[in-house]
Amino acid sequence: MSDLVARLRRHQWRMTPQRRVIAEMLDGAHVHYTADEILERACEHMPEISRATVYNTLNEMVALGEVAELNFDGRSKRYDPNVDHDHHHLICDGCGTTRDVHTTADPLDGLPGDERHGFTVTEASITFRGRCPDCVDAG
Amino acid sequence: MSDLVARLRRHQWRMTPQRRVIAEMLDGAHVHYTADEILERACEHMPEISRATVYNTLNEMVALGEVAELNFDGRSKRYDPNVDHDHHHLICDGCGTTRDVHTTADPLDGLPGDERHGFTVTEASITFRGRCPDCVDAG
DNA sequence: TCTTTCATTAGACAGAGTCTAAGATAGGAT
DNA sequence: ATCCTATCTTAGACTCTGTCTAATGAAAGA
Repeated sequence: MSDLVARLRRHQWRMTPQRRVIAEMLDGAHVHYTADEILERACEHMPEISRATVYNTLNEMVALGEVAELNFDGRSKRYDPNVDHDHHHLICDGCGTTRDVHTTADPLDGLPGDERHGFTVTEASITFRGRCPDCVDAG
Repeated sequence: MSDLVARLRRHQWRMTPQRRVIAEMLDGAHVHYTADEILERACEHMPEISRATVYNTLNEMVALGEVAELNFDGRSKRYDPNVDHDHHHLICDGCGTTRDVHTTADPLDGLPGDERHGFTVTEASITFRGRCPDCVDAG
């Protein structure tokens, strides 16, 4: 039983086989998949699942606050079930792989008052970029 | 004469009326526009300019390193002519307004070696989010 | 001015995501 | 266990951003 499934149940969210497959896939992953990757993998367990269901389900998980939506390449969104801890992201410029990382300092502390331009600033997230071990080796 | 136009000339970049309109619009802006916003505004000065030209021109400016491409909402890219100073971005969750900000510390320093997972990390950018003065007042 | 090379154009195309309307089903009520 | 109804799923059309193509047009050096 996945922890994400348990968290979703607490919202009185109707559990269907399709939703369960998607939730368990997200929860077990240490990388963050795109909607299409999730569709592709879900099809291995449930060949008739539709694209609309995958998108609907992911959007509802985001609306419930149990999954975060990430966007780094301007193309496809990725989904991150780790909403509890505050963390940042490390992205490979070669293959797009995305993983969670933790920093030693809160980036909000680095933004002085006179750089806030009257905004009420509530959040800061860091995007680190580079090349993963596989892409470094591949040149 | 816009500073961006001057910088682009130095690359032996053929200057056309279309490119000049786009460059001057970018350079004078206090906020960062999407390609469609740039197309719309360019049409006011040059009604026959095509969408392909706007996209080609923006992509070339990015390739020349004189304009940076930003993506925050996962929908449309925005273009930032301030590539000289290294800076970060502050975005209003209400209206999407995007502006440049400067931090006191380099965020790369906050990522310990054991959080790099074998990656060669070359870059770090911070996205600050909140509400701009107008959107705070509007509730 | 002539020529070559590069830029512009309209419109077709592509990828990611949303919407719609019809049929199917989870889970409470009986 | 069965029924009922709200809601979920589905296929496919649609939208929105952005890219590509092939023909026409224009910048800039000789």
